[in-house]
Amino acid sequence: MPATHALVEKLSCLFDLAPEESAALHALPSRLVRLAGDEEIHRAGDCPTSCFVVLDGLVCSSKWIEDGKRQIMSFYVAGDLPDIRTLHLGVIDCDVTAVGPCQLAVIEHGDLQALCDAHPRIASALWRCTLVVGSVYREWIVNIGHRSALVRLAHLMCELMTRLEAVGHARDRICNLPLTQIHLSQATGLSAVHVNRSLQELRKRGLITFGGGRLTIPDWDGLTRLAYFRPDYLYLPQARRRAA
Amino acid sequence: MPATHALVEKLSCLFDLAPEESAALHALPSRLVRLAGDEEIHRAGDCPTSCFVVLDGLVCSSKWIEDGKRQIMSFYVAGDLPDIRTLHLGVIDCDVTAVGPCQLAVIEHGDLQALCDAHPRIASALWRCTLVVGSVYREWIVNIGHRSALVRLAHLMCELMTRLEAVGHARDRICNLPLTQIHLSQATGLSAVHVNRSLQELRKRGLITFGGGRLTIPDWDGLTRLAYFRPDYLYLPQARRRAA
DNA sequence: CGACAAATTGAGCCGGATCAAACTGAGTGG
DNA sequence: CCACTCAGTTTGATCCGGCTCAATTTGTCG
Repeated sequence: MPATHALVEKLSCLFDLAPEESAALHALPSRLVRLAGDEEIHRAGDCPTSCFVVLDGLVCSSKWIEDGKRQIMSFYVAGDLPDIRTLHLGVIDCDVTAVGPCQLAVIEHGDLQALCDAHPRIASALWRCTLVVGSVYREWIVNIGHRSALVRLAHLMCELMTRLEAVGHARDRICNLPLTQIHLSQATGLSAVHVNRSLQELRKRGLITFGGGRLTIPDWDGLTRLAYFRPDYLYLPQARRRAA
Repeated sequence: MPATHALVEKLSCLFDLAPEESAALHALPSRLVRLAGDEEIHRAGDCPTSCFVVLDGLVCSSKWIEDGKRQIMSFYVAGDLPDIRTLHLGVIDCDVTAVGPCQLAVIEHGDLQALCDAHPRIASALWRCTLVVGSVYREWIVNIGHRSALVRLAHLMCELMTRLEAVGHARDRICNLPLTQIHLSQATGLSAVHVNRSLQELRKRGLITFGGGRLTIPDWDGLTRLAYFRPDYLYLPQARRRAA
């Protein structure tokens, strides 16, 4: 039951799990899947019959644009449920892809639905998770719509670092981040060339180190100030109880 | 109970309402509110204790950017529940504003929560509504991130027309749309000047008529082709039963 | 060593921003 | 009925951030 721990971890930050809720989560059947980088999990138009929890690694959702380009709409880190919306929407309207090597816990729709039916508070918490993802989409619209290349990249770095820290996958402003500059360009709507130059500028200012699948932010205050980063939109639980 | 009809209408497109579900919706207390244009409904940072259904008019959510500009993240039409996420997220991270004159049906969180608790299928349907809104966010990210000004505006026009038609507020590709060019610029991340010139181009090509709070699309095929508009992402129900 | 993806650099160009001014139309008040 | 105001629209001119194209370099892996 590999999904158990990740879900218990995530949900116990949102509310106090009752014993029977906890037991139901532990009883949830799931299947461990390991993926190498750049493997497709869903393709736009698919009708998945299962959902998955990211246990480790990075996942993104993206769409191919008419002109052959690609827009990444969001990243998902450990504990996230990138495709939980398929439980209610059926067909998925975008690709879901493993960015680097990943571990996933796959749960059948039927099992997840049964869990939600039997435990309304768990259903509510999962609903809430999808709402937070929506909030992140809104911030991306702001970021892409109105901010300059430099600020846009800085903001993305701040977001990813914050989210990874929240799930214990970053410490001291250092994290593994298996993104290429191509990925960054697809996520920010910039050209790869311009991403390259903007990253150099961020490095020159001593704000970040990025490369080889690793991001460090030596000057967190400077970067957040540049990026106008306010983490409110991530609705991070105040770690009610960091241990299960 | 002004909210009743709008909600029954919306939900009955998603699944067959059982008699008791229908009764519960009819019993849902709500309060009618009329707003003139440009009235603020929520401000970022608020913690609303009620939600509302748009009965008539246009509502948008937006954020003020650090440099004094504004990004509109989404529009809501009749039948939509722009702030239903506050039921689970508490604090709201963006402004919610009436664009033109509006009629809203306000429902207290407590009443809505009780409805969801008692009728899980209604809760699921409302969850689904929030997922569709998320899907629209994703498409906006694509639109703003990768498309040219002309295409971007065309796509927005297609989306709004489609959504208004789906709720019977547009016919023959004609609808009321109380948007200024300023609003359009804030929604697309373009300057107002450039919106003006792009609209002229769309008009010159015979694709749209827009002005005085009214949009008409004389050449729907042409506009959708230009905009690469594929309505899948709106997850419109296939009007299972257009009458209650 | 070769092969290939990713990162980097340079040069030139263009879409859309900015700034500034004029125009339009719907009130509104004298 | 006209003068005034004010929001929204339109036009013109100029500028620049970021794109494109193309070539080179680096790093990694077989």
